[in-house]
Amino acid sequence: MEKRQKPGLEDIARSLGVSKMTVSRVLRGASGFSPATRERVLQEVERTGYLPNRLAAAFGPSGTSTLIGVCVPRLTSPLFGAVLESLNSTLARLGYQTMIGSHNQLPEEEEVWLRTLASWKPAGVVLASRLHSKGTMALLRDMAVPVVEIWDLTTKPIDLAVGFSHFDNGLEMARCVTAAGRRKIGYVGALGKRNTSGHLRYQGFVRGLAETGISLANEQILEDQPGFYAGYYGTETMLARRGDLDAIYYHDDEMAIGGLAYLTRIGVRVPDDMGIAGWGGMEAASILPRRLTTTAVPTTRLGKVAAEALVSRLRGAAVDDVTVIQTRLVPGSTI
Amino acid sequence: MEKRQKPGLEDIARSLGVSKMTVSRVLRGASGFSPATRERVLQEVERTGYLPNRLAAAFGPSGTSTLIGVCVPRLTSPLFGAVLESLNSTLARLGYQTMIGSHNQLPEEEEVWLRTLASWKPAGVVLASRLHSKGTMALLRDMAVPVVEIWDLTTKPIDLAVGFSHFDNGLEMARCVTAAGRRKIGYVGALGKRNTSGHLRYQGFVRGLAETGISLANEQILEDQPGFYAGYYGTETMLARRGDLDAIYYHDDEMAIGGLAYLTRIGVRVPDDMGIAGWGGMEAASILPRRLTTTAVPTTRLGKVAAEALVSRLRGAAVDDVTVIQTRLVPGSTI
DNA sequence: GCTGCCTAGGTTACCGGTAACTGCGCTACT
DNA sequence: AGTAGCGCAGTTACCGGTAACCTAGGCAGC
Repeated sequence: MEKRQKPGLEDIARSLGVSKMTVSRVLRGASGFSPATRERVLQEVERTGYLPNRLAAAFGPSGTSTLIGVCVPRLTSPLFGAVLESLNSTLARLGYQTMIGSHNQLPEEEEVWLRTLASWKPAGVVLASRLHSKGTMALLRDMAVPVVEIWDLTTKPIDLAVGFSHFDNGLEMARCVTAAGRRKIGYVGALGKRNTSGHLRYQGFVRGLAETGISLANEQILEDQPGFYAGYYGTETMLARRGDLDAIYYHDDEMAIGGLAYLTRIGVRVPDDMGIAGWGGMEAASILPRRLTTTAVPTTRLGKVAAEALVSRLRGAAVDDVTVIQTRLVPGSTI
Repeated sequence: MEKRQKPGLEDIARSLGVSKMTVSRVLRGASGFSPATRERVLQEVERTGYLPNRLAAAFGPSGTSTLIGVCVPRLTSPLFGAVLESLNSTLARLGYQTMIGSHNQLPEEEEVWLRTLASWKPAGVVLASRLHSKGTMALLRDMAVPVVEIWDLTTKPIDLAVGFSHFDNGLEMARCVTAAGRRKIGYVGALGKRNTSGHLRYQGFVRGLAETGISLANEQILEDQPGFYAGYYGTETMLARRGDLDAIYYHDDEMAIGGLAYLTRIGVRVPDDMGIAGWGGMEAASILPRRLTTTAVPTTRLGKVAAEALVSRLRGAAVDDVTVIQTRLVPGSTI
């Protein structure tokens, strides 16, 4: 016999004169062992530096996986980054590991990702998307594991949902903008007119304007990813078409800041000549000469709550189907 | 017999009248089957919607895992986000899945993450950190899988390295700043004086200044994470202490933009009264009135190259130990 | 015709945990 | 006193792929 590669449950058990089942029970905190045995096992585990094999645990008829799949639109957004960071660390603290993917707002990419994930037999799935393909739904059904939809709130969650209403965010901002006396209002967005959460804010905004009997004076919805430059360029394009606006609502804060940069460049004063509002409560807004009117989103809390909801469900505890994360309209001084 | 949950290799094999080994061989593209058999297997796999079980494949004496661990400092940075996005999609395209973690610049957190990762028996590891704990090194040795260190280039890579010299980035920028005639130069940084890549740029910058016989007039290195507000606040603090500077080098572009916001606020003209330079080539720089002097980092390419290097090694192909990713000093007009 | 080798495939063993079941000795209650 | 029940543990089977090894038949070369 050569010296074994790594100690397994069996090795611990043998050197202690117990069965590996006992060691397994102690390590999982199950019942069926005496305090004295527990102590001996723990010491031996410590001494040998035993590393469990999650592959083996997740395998087998039992399928005790600690793997959670997480899919977000993209990894480059600070907002989603914060959600991921929070999800990741909370799940890690609770003993779970994540497998992360991005779908780039395309349901097909989400489905491809989910199919791959499924082959790892995860214990749960977190999805940040509004639209799911038929294949995705079928896969989720077959997998038969808890699913948490985050970011936007759907009327009928697949399983659990943690988020807030983007529509309401847009609606609320419209009220804020009209209350400030603005009447000729434009919108600068990104990601096209696909059914994204940004588009929901747009729809909510339009509805909110309608309450005051006005409609969107103009809009510029780029196909690009949102970002500083998209905001800059989108504003330029829209104003070239329609120069008499008195306020602009943006897809997010980065775009609003990009727009502000353009406005400043062409000598339009904010908020005197033009009001602007963003969304997201990004850190970048903190350095502007005037505090940006925006909606603050507690990304870290969202991730934490979503992770905890999922783990509660996995542990068989009762969980609310839908958890609303409160956002906050920051009045700022750019409207 | 109830109807089985999901078809396995065995089911495919049985309905075809072959052994599951043959099916396995076809699916893995190994050899030992006729084109006709291959066709039949592929059709049956397609028909049944067979989903492989990667857990089972990675398990067992074979250990054919397609799991890659990736650990970066944080998930909220657009720069690391872009690297992750690129790594993730490239690895996915090549048939690998990633398990992502963040260490927050703390070697202990990296070690904890690695220990958890190790229990999943990954095929390879990607690390973005300069400092590794003893425990981390021991784990990597035990795991005996390819390791790619990204972001900074080390003189002695553990295995493979893909990145560039942050020291040289700082050095080069110092030459640029001094060549512009600046002499009283400050530095505003973040993440403390820990051995991060940002600190390396700082050291390179100091060395570069020394070439012209000058030393850093003042510095403000915050303990915080880098960001817009940190740049704003750091600049304010440093200038309160030392007001006669004529240039500031920043930890990164976000901080430079934050600094610029402060300078603009107090009426200091850039670059007339003060020159500023950032690092990273972030998109935010594109909307400034003047193009920011910075160093552009090809994050997407870095991720792609790192992923490809790792997969090449996994497939047994020859790979360069060290791959240099070329960065580019963008002169801009803020110095 | 015999040998050797290649092709196409089958057989076997195994990985390392965990659920489910079994067993034994002791206590408490009827 | 008999027994139900519990605490503490051992035994067995199993998950689904894959490496390693084995085999039968066909064909070329000598």
